[in-house]
Amino acid sequence: MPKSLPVIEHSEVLCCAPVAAGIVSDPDALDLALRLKALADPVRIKILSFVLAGGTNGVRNVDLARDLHLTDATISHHLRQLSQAGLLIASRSGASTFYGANRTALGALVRVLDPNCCA
Amino acid sequence: MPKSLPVIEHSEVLCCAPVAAGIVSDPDALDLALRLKALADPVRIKILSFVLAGGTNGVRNVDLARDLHLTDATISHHLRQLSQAGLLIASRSGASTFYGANRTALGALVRVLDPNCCA
DNA sequence: AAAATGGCTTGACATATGTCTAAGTACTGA
DNA sequence: TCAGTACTTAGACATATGTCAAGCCATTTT
Repeated sequence: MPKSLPVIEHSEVLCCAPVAAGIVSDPDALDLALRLKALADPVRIKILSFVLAGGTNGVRNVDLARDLHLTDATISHHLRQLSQAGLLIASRSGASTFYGANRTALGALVRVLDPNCCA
Repeated sequence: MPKSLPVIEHSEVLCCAPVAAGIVSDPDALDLALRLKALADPVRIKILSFVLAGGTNGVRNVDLARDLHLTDATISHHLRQLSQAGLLIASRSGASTFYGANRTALGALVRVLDPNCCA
């Protein structure tokens, strides 16, 4: 809760790779680092792969907790990190919350780092 | 010094995107997370952009310390993180150490996360 | 209504991390 | 040789982070 959620959608704007072009400003570096930090955890990598492989239905907290052998509180923590970074999209349906992957956001994040983006 | 250095060069092997394919094993998730963690810091993002923009000559600790307003000890710490992740390559020349970007490693890291890698 | 289920929040705890100062090592140049 | 420069390491410190247990809220089911 200390960090606010910059769920920006600068998906197609950022090409091509500002990092490789050496024009990264302080705010941009911080923003990029925050998004990468959301991904830089083995559990969250596994969560993302589950979600991406889970199709369009989305994945629930309970299922992830069972498959990854972690408590629902811990999964909830990780899901929030990924959601705040804009990499997951939550949709509530009754008592359950389904999390789906934001492929455009992930693609944008990747594109910013790609050294061969526009090469 | 707690983490050892997995300076592997699985550059072209990993395509296409295992994360999107949902086949990420525990060791792979840990390995990916460690590399991402090396990048998930605003200072290290700026260092990488400096190095990438610096051409083929490489960049020195001193220059980074001056430009980023940090001590040489702190820069050394960050340079080690990036080097251990295989994203930078250090070459000593006399009293100076020049750091260059490992574009293939960065490209490989990006490719693993790209949801549209082979689409 | 009552019980069960799914999910989130809080508080606590151990560990990890970024930064600095201080000290040490290695090379360079008068 | 001596002073200066470049880099690294070690230690200290504050902050951030991952995890769990416990509790609370909303929804579903009996």
